[in-house]
Amino acid sequence: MKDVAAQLGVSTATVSRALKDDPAISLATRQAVAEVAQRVQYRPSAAARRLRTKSTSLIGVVMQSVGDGYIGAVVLGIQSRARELGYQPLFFATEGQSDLEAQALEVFLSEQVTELITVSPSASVPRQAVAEGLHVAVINSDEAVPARRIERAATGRTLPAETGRGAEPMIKHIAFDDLGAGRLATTHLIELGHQRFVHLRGPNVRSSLLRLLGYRQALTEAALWPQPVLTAAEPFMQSREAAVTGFLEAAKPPLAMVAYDDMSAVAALHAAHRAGWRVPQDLSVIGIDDIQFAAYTNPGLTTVAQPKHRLGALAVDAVTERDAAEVTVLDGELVIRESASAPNSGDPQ
Amino acid sequence: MKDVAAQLGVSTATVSRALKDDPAISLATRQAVAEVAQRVQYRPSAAARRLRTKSTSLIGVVMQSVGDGYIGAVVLGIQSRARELGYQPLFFATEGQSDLEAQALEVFLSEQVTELITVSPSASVPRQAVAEGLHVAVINSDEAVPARRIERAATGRTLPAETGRGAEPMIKHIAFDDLGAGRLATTHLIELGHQRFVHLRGPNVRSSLLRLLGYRQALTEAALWPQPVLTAAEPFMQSREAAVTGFLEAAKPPLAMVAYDDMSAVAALHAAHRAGWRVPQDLSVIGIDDIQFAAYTNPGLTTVAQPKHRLGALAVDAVTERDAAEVTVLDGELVIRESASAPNSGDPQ
DNA sequence: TTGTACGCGTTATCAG
DNA sequence: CTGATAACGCGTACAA
Repeated sequence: MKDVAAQLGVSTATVSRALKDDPAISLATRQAVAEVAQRVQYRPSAAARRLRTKSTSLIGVVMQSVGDGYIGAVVLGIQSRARELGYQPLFFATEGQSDLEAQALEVFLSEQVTELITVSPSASVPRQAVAEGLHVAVINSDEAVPARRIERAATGRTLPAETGRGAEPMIKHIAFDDLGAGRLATTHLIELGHQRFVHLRGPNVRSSLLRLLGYRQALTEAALWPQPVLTAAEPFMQSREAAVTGFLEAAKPPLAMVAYDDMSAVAALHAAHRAGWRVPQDLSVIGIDDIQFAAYTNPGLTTVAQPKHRLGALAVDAVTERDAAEVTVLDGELVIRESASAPNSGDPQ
Repeated sequence: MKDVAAQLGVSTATVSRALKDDPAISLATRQAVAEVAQRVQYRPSAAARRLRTKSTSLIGVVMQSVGDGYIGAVVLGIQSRARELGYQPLFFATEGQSDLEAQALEVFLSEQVTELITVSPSASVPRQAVAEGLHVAVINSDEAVPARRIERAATGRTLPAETGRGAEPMIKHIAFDDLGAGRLATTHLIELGHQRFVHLRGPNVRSSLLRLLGYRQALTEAALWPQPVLTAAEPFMQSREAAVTGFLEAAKPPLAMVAYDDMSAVAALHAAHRAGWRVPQDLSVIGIDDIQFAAYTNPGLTTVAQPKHRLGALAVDAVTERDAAEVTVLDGELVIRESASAPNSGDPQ
């Protein structure tokens, strides 16, 4: 900056202002400054700027892993929206190690991050973060929001920010409508004409519970409740496959399965194949999430898609806008492929 | 820092040194400082530190996308190694938009990043980056390394850094041994007893060419060359499936296929299924990469795994060590699942 | 063994 | 409309 100032015979203060298009600077000098800055390849020092103004435009992002396809898509949404708004995201994958979560927070604090987005790690990080005065948004939190509040939100879409003292930072929640997704998936199967159902439920977390609830609600409304619910001992593929295999042994086609998520559905597809059940002729399977791979299973997986990109983008908005809604719930969308069809249909088409 | 100094009645300089465990500071004061720093929750300002010392410990990472499972794993490797060495990675996904690549570089320069890692974006970014004086490493570059050099490296494992003026920064290459992977995959099929092969090749990039070369070499050495090579018009699943479908129509089992990568192999699995070919009884398929999903295809995909994590970790080393090898080549590892078996074997096991 | 003083590159305040 | 000047938090040469 000194260089630019020297070349034009003006002060650095003028250069600084001209670069920000300060209207108090004459148009002529503004252009001159811009031109010289361009010529000497002037690059503002982010560090110096941060030191001076306390605003860092840094937004920290903590997530479990980045390799699982679901979070990757969310991260992309975060990144693109952040850049649109002039923020620089700082990513930190914890790989499920809680000491890394603490470390992430430490790093963010050193970097003077003021906004934090979390993609379902432990609840302690968001808590500590608000305690430190950060603005934080949580995407698909596993437990921080009381179930009944989410449920209310799931019908009303969005709850206004709480009316207490507005200056007090609080955790914003951006969530996929798990309950609605469970309902949507189940309803699709009902409309296809199925009578006998089974749900392969997930681990003991909010999303799993809500999806199960949606399954039950849809069935209840169709006067088809009760129906069986399968529980895998552990959230691993083998355990899920075993659960499905066991169930299939004592069952007869046609059957319709709502899986907790796409990976569970894939496990079900395997189990069905091994057990000699044809999908979708004998067994219709529907997943939830629409991971990238869902398009490539055999048969292609019918599922309820999460708006992963928007989830990320909205989290950025929530954390940067002062008056964002306290909780925002996003609808799933039915994606029809080949794994679910009418019962007894000879042709899966 | 002033606070800590004031509380102890020492100068900030002392605090600064004590925090760095400067042996010139008495043990007593060092401990006292550490204790107070802890108590007042002192957090060093990364910005101030960067401003003062020009070293930022920031390493920029440019990649195409983060959602595809392969890059995600590499990114994890980068991150964990970077943290071990005290570096802070700055990620930037370009989504294939070249204007974003330029923007990424701009951001990095403003942040005073001095090390840059690239996961196969366009070659222009690394070039510009070295021009700016950055240390750069490229993971699985698509074209920057002359083929014969990679080939030489593929047999000798590692080439020493060039002996010219050592101070001059140059692009380091970290590469998967694509040639060897092609050979390994093909050899596995040969050893299984196959006689008739086909290769589904990839787009016109280095990795595709080298894998094809490996396919040819292995077959030539087994006196089985020539064998057919399939080319998909475009690098999309549909195009790949179409290519395989067309070929299968005019072919007879048993057949052994080496696919360019796991996604190509998945496309082949689909095409085979539609055409009524059983895998692996009629058609053995082997992929390359070992993406997360390879374990969940039906049947499970036999493939040659890339050491994705190590690729990332070594890139960090290459970019942080002054005397790292110019090009490092990593071997693939055979992962046997169910998609490849001996020809005519009744039981895929 | 410790303190003093300066500067890193910016921006904000206050004068002019 | 523009220029001096101070200060952000830290590290380090130099002096004590």
